Amino acid sequence: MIRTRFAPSPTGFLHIGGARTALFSWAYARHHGGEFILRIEDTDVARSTSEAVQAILDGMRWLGLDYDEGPIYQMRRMDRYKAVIREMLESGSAYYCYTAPEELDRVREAQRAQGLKPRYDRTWRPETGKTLPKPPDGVRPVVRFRNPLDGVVAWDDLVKGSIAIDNAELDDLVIARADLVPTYNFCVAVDDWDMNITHVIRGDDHVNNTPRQINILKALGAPIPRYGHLSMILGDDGQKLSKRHGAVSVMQYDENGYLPEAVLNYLARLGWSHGDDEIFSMEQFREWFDLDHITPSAAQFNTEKLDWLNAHYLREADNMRLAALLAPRLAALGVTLLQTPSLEAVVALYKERVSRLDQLADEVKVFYAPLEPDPDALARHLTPDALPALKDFAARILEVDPWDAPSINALVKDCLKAHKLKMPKLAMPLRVLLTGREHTPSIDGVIALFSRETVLERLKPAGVG
RNA sequence: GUCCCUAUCGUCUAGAGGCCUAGGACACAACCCUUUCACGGUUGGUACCGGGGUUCGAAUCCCCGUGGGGACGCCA
Repeated sequence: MIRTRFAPSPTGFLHIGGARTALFSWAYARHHGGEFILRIEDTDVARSTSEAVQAILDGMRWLGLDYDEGPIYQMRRMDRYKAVIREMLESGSAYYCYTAPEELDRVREAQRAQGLKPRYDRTWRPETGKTLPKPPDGVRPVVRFRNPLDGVVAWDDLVKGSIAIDNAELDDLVIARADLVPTYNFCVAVDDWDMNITHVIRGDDHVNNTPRQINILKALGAPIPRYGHLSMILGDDGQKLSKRHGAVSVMQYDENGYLPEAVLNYLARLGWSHGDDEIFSMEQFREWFDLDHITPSAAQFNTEKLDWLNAHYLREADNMRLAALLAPRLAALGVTLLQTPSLEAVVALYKERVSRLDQLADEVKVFYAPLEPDPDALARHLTPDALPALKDFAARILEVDPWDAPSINALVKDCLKAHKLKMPKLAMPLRVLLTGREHTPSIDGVIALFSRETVLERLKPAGVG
């Protein structure tokens, strides 16, 4: 049984990089009929917040990434960690270290100054025949892992291929702080073991942690899962994602008018490919997903392509669903919906013209809010030669039956013919008068959305209503 | 500084030694469609980081540079 996990630390929102990690981990489990576990790594008590936990949960739900177990909170597993640490202390794979943090800083600084890799000097590491210093009074020790001194830790990375790191490069890392709270690398190892994780799919900022975790797992006599390290996502500007460079919550994409299926499709395609396929459903993604086609190098986020995908999914989306998504947006704009036109009908006509929901809201609002036609646009299109035709149109509007686009189109054409005008001559002033905009869908369809009365009402500024 | 990872159009990518005169998508440009703007259609330009090998043959394998990224915490 394949079991994967997504293990964020609740120190901030779920950003796009984390979302992709979750997505790939989820997809791997789902593709193989395995299980996906959500684990909250909250051992950094100072920075973890319940708001962040909620933000992660919200993000996962919005994306539709369901998990079979969890959320499992590490802070609730303290007893287990402490028991393991005790065992390691007893078996000699861990030891107490009394070096003060300030002293550590001094040593590291000196090492750096010499061009060395900063590392713990192993003062308190027990060795046969070595006499340890006397523990100073009143100092609460940390617990360190007794990392092997030589040899290499190697694994066949699922996305990057074989990676080998010398044990000589590794430190005797702290596995429990002075306050007894265990640290990341240790908890991950214990959890992955306890939770029977078979495949660890995570960001490649963890490549350097992998040998440490493997060593701990080995010391524990635990099986070693397979590891796959995903490259990171760079911002739109090619810079590392940060607050300054587009690191925003996935929920921000919701607010910005993106559909989850568009974000999902975009993320799936960022750093993973299935031939030339660009647009695919989550079902297809689950079916196709594999680790062999993941790009090992970093990928730059491209908002324009996301927009393109979102426009596609907007066009595909059900009108009723879009109307429901739009209603609160319109309310936020201070727009009160009317009986006519129905939001669904407007959406049906406009959804293929925009790439985001906020743009759709902006287009749609003119159907419900009073209009003040732009004088410049009016001057441009409400030309003297168009006026008679417009008047004609207004006068005959009550004859139109049924009140639908084809009949309206017939009347428009009639008026054009009678006054020997071309379509734009009449369509443009109608657009501006009815919607305040110069760009709209086909004018007959737009007119059909309104009632006859509203049309006449809106034609009044032209003096023909 | 040390260690690790990485490198195909502006961007995301296809590419597992001959199918590559390097394909697709976004973006861009032109044209077509047209009732404005979109959509759609057609066409076009733009890329294998550099240098050495290996091989009959290299975008693909190896080495060295260079660029980019990551890590070096009582953060995760």
